[in-house]
Amino acid sequence: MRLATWNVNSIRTRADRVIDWLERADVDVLAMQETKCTDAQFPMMPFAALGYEVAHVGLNQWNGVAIASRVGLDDVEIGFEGQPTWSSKPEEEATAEARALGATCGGVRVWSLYVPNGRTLADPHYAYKLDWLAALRNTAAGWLKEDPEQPIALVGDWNIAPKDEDVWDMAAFKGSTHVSEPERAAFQAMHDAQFTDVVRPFTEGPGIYTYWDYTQLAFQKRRGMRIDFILGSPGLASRVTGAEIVKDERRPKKGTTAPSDHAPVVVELA
DNA sequence: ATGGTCGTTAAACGA
Repeated sequence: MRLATWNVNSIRTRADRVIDWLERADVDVLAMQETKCTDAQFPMMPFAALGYEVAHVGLNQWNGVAIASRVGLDDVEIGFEGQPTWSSKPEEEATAEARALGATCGGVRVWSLYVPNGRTLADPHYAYKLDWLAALRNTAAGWLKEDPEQPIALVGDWNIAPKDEDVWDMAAFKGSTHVSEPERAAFQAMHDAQFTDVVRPFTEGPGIYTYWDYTQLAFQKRRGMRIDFILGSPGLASRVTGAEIVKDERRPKKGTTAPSDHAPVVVELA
């Protein structure tokens, strides 16, 4: 089974590229983030035509997560237990809930996650991000307590660069989110709860990124960040036989829309 | 050059 995650930065704009890649990549389950549309606006038809079922949650032009699967899509769950909401305003609460979607696909529990960006260290969104990650860790640890063997994949855009080598220049990120000690501690806490990065062992080294800013010719200048991850429970990690970051999908192509600013990340399971 | 590029939706604002 091949499982992938991709922050698509609008599925309506990107459907042609996502579908084109799905046809070529032999991916069984694709988790998407930043779909940027409502459930009614999600372009279901091209996925169905390829044999994929899709679950999606999105209530406006921000956030939105989805899971497309051709190996079954059961027990769909919007949000995880204890997931913090951003605001008391109803429409923004809904936005917060559109950051996590769970489903069981081919016997694997898959969560498509769009971790809050945090904006700046002083912004209330930063505290929200840390709260969100703490709640995820606690809830996910609870799942493993119930059944330590179950294969669970926590995949998506974590908006954290865990290591210095995961950004193109640490000096450029001084005082910024994504590299702060509390964010990195939150990422490590997932590992302490036995959810480990199953892609890193197959994609080691500096200069291996999953995201490149649209501005300043960042992709061409190789100025990227590694912020998209697949974390696996022990029952999932033991089945991993390979992984890749599909950098080519970040490349601009003639005759089609702009690429997402993120590349897909794929893991192969026995 | 205190910008640059994308996406949303129609003037900013978020990433």
